[in-house]
Amino acid sequence: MTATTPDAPTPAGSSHQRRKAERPSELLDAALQLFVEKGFAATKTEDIARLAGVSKGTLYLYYTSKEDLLREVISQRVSTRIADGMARAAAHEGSATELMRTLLVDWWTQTLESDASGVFKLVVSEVRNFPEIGALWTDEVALPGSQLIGSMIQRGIDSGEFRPVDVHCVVHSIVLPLVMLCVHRHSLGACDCPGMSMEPQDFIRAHIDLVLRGLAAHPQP
Amino acid sequence: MTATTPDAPTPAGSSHQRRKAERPSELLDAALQLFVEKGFAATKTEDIARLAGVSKGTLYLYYTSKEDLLREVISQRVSTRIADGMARAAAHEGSATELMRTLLVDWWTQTLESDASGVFKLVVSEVRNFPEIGALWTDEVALPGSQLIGSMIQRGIDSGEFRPVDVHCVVHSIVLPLVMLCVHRHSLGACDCPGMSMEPQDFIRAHIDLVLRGLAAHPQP
Amino acid sequence: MTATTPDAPTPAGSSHQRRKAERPSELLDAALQLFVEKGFAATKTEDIARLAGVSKGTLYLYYTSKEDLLREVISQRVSTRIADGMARAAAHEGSATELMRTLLVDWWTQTLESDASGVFKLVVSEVRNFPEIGALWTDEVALPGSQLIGSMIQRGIDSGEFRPVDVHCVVHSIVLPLVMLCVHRHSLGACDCPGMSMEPQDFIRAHIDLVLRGLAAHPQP
Amino acid sequence: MTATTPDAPTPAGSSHQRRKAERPSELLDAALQLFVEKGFAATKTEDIARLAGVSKGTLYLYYTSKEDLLREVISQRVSTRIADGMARAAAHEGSATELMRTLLVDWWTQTLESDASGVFKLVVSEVRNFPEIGALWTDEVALPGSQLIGSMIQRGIDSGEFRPVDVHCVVHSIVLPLVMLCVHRHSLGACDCPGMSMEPQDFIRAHIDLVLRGLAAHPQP
DNA sequence: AATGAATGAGAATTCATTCAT
DNA sequence: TATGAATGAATTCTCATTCAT
Repeated sequence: MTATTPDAPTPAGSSHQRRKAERPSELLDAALQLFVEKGFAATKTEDIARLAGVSKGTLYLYYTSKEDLLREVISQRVSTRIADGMARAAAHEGSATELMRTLLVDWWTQTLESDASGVFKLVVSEVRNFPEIGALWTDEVALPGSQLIGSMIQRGIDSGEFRPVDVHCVVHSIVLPLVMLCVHRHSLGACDCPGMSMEPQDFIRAHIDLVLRGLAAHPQP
Repeated sequence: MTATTPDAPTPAGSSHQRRKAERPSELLDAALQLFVEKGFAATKTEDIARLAGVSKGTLYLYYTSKEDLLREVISQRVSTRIADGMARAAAHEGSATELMRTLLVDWWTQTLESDASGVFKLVVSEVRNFPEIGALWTDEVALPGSQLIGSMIQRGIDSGEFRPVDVHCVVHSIVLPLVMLCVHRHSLGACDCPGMSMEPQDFIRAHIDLVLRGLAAHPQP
Repeated sequence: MTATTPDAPTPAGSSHQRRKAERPSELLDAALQLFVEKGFAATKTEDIARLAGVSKGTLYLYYTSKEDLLREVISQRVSTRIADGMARAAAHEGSATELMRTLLVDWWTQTLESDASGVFKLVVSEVRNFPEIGALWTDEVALPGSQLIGSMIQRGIDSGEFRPVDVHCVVHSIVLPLVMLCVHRHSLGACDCPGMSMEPQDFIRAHIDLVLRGLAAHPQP
Repeated sequence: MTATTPDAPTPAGSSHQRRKAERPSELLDAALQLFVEKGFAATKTEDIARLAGVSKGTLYLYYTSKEDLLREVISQRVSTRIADGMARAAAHEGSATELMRTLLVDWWTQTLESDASGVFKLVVSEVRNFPEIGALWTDEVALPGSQLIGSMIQRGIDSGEFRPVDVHCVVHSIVLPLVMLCVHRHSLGACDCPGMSMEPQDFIRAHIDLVLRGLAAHPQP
């Protein structure tokens, strides 16, 4: 709402100019990193500014408050990844099983590895203090995402690939552990406690596979 | 040392005494509720005290600092539920499938409904600021819990009920969505955003069922 | 003003009774020790109570406030020693030189070694926060003491033993280092810094001797 | 790192800059005054700030804590005066008697009249709560000062001007009343109690004179 | 635009004093 | 009397935000 620099055509000016155009996004990167790591309340605006390489005062030239920064951080990171997922789903072809395996494994692997995974933890930690985050998340992420996966499952049921199941529940069985994986990466997984270690990519693959087996109408080899 | 203990008649003592005995746990309840709702940094000690029905100063009669309260909140709530789970597992009999279905559904349903579910969100949100929470959680919850579930899966594999699978991954497929359910209940789920709604008990049952089907060595009806 | 137990004839009751009678003075001892060591503001009433072997509440049965305790501590300790000094001076005989040497050396040696020495430091540290201490000290200690010493010097001048000097100044030359010795004992001297070490008794003797030589009307051997 | 330092013309800079340079010393002045008057524990940081003409928060831009302020107050004020004394001593010539009279009278008169005199009271009052003050004082003030005076006395003994005396004791006879004079100026002397009144300069002169007479090897006129 | 000194409301913690037992 | 749990005013220190330069 505050910063509206879509830095689309790269202003191509002097390095000073280019610098200016990138500031908002550098600040957002810094803010995301620290909000995810420490939480909103425990993050100091001065630390965000320092991490972005500017001074405390400069932050306020681009964002009106710390809370404004939080809103922007969440809507920016989220919208791009969701749009991306929708586009890929639309383009895909083949059986429901194959579609789900490819799409889900790819999208979640990439999400987990990108900064976007931190947003999951941030939302979990902060929604109750900032209700508008909940609305944003539900409308732009949770509902579209559920619908997308739900429609793929329904397609499999209709084609006879899958048993008739409660689509809603299965969506959760699929998605919740992957969301938790993202959350975990930025909480316990970021500590040096061993224990829960495991290759995330392997797990994503194995998990999708396990669920698809659970869904299958006919026994699998 | 000086006066002879005058609580002669009943160890229950006066209401004054009784109060003192209950305060720590009342404070812990209040602290858990607020820490889970707002996060550690955004919770004011005065609010904890007020919620527990005492004054600011009284809190410090029982806990040395806000951080001390955080530590206690986590270790207290956690230890009881884990001990409980271990005990039940030891007592159970029957096939691995049946054991897992009963035990997991019961334990997680109860956990989700109790205050203890909030601890999951709290740990997720605060580990990175308080590393000792990570150690505590890993040692007392994550490792024992994983081992317990892992041993049940292994038992099923050994008996031929289950396919040979990567036990570690399956443990995560089982547990992560249930953990996420707890986390969700205290984040987005506590907001009035609709969307993700669903009967948790139904989901727990359906999820365990889905996984057990995915594990089954022989096709299920 | 608050406690008026002159414990003169020792009530001779039970040990419980005797205890009660001694409380005020035990509290005063504890208060003096801690006030001298840490200063008034940095001393906690609870520490005073503990050191006196009673509970926080008991203290308030004998003294109305922490400040009340301060007043009592000072007037009690001081009055006795001053009265003692006056009495001895009155009883003494002989030359001014001999009188001064004996009296000053004895009185200051005893004062330095008793708890009373702490009162000097306490007064120095706290007068500006509690003006009534200043009045008390001036009236009951500084003026009587100066007068006593001044009259001894005057006696020596009148008899031709001493040069004619500014009596006022000499009183200070005599007294200030001895006061400072008391103050020092409870400040730097109580730390384990070496340096200023020296046998106080030797110094007292040497100092009085030095001054008497400075005063002498005729050269000394 | 980013901007090229724009204070090109004169390092004096704007009034904004000039202010920043003076703040630390203004804060130190305010802190010294209040610590000496009320003692460390009874001084409020907000009062220090107000006396220095800044807000509460500004104080913490320059000093990390109230205790830090105490340390700085002591080391700053002390080091300059001691260095000054050493320099003068080195420059002086003439008989030991003359040297001591001139140097001691001057240095102590100036010290008594400057803010530095307050440091004596402050150290006396606070050493036991802050042991590092003791070390600082011993190393930087007490030992160098004693040595300086001791060497002057020894010079007089060697030259036959003074009787052979215990140098250590005489140093104390000289210094303790002067230290006490400083202490007194900021304790009882600052109250409106009369009594101990006397022109400090006269006393300093008379005291040094008295001691020098006490030291003299040959009778004085 | 950028800086960083200054502000002051706000939060954690302490401690003298009270009072029910 | 004696106790010690409870209180809440007071104090230190922090940090989001402003603004002169």
